[in-house]
Amino acid sequence: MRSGPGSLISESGAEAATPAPSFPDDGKNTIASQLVSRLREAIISGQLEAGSKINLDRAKQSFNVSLSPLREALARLISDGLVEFEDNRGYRVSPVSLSNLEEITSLREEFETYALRESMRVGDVDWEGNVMRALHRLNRTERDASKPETLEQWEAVHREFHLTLISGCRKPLLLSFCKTMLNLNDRYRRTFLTRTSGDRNVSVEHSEIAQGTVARDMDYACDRLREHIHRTGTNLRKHLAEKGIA
Amino acid sequence: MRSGPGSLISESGAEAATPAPSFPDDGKNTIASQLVSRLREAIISGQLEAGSKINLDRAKQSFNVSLSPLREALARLISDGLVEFEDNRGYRVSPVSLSNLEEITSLREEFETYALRESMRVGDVDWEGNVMRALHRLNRTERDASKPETLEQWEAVHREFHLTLISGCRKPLLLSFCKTMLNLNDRYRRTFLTRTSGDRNVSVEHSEIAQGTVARDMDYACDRLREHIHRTGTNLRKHLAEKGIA
DNA sequence: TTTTGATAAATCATCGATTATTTGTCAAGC
DNA sequence: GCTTGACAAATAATCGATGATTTATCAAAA
Repeated sequence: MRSGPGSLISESGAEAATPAPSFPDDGKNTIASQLVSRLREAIISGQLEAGSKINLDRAKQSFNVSLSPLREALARLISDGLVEFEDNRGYRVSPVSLSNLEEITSLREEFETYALRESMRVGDVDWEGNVMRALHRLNRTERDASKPETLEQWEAVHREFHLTLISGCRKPLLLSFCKTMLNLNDRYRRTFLTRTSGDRNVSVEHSEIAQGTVARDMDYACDRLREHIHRTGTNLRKHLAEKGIA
Repeated sequence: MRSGPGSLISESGAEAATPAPSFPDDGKNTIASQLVSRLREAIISGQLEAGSKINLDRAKQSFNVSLSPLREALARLISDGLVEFEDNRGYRVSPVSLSNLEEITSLREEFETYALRESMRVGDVDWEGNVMRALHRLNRTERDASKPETLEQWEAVHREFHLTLISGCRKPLLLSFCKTMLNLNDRYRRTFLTRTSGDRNVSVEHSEIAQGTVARDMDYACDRLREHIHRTGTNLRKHLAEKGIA
């Protein structure tokens, strides 16, 4: 989960070459922790179908790991709301539903605007800078439905933008909860929304939120953010309806 | 771990007599799930000291279990915010601090009032009845500092009261988050607050909240609830300060 | 035909042992 | 004296095998 003295050995062992590969370790040392990331990505991206049961034997094979770290990773993923568990019946990918999407949207509206307000109240200049940087990166990242790798990249910077907005609030529990909601929300987008809706200029929305934020105009920024989240929810709801999901 | 169709069988099997003993199983069939409850209780009650490392060998012995279910139980407890984990360094009981308490108090104020408002908006008559029942039970449960078993009992019905208040909101994610915050808050109370503060009549506070709630007087009920949570926070903060906790 | 109950197969849960990592100890070198 | 590095002890992480429960199958009875 972190670097520490142990990794120094591997570092010095790989003195030369590019800086990146010196660390075989991305901070996730153990199999279980690596699995948490891999499983999370597999679920959010839709590779593991919503609502489906996770067969331990098969998962063990497909991820090429042993049972103990797999079970531990799944247990930790419960925190993220991405998997559910039942005694003697194992783990399953959390299902999707209209009501679930609606709750996620409501809670994002409430919590993220609250966290944004708090950030504007107590956030420092570093945080302001991070917001502007995240906005810039987001605006410079292309989102082309025909190129899947751009979609993934866009999802990453988009997520980063929303998290950076509220990262100044100094409330770790609130941040972790917002992160969870964002994960759940992103799964809906990545599963159901390949193209962006034509009647929205999402870039402008993001810019307005960021501008209002660094100007510490609480009501303006929070209103824009709330609208932004709400529009995304409405948009997603349509796509769920099209695919006949109740 | 749940009710569902399965439990209907056992339920009808226990027609006569007292409902309780028919089930050797409280819904927690596996060792891991039982451990989750036991560990949670041990942490909230303060038996496992805040911030302390959880040595797996020792825990294994003192709970008389094997390693696999212990690790799985601890992993699940991360969701509750009661334990933290770091690769290769294992699990530890989440530490307590003034800032942590303050965040919990703020978030309870925000989330519980939001959930209460939602409950008043969409809650049905059943829910109203549950609120009045929970209030009655709470008022009839004595809280005598000289008898530890009454404290435990009071904690249980008090927790139940607060959860019932917001149980009508039809937002499972929100409820689970409120539950988590309530757990964290209860640990502070059970660890630092043995006697109730003299200048408060907590019974009256609870009654006002409940009365306002079933009358669907949103502003009144939410204001009373917010004050109630805030007072508890202030009260606890004093006790932390006395014990020199920053 | 539908239900019931026994059996087999699949799957989940747990255990004990092994491996890898971290932490503690202490002597050699600076 | 302080740091460094080798070694040993403690601890965490993983594995493969075993035990327990659930699910699937199918024949006999209603």
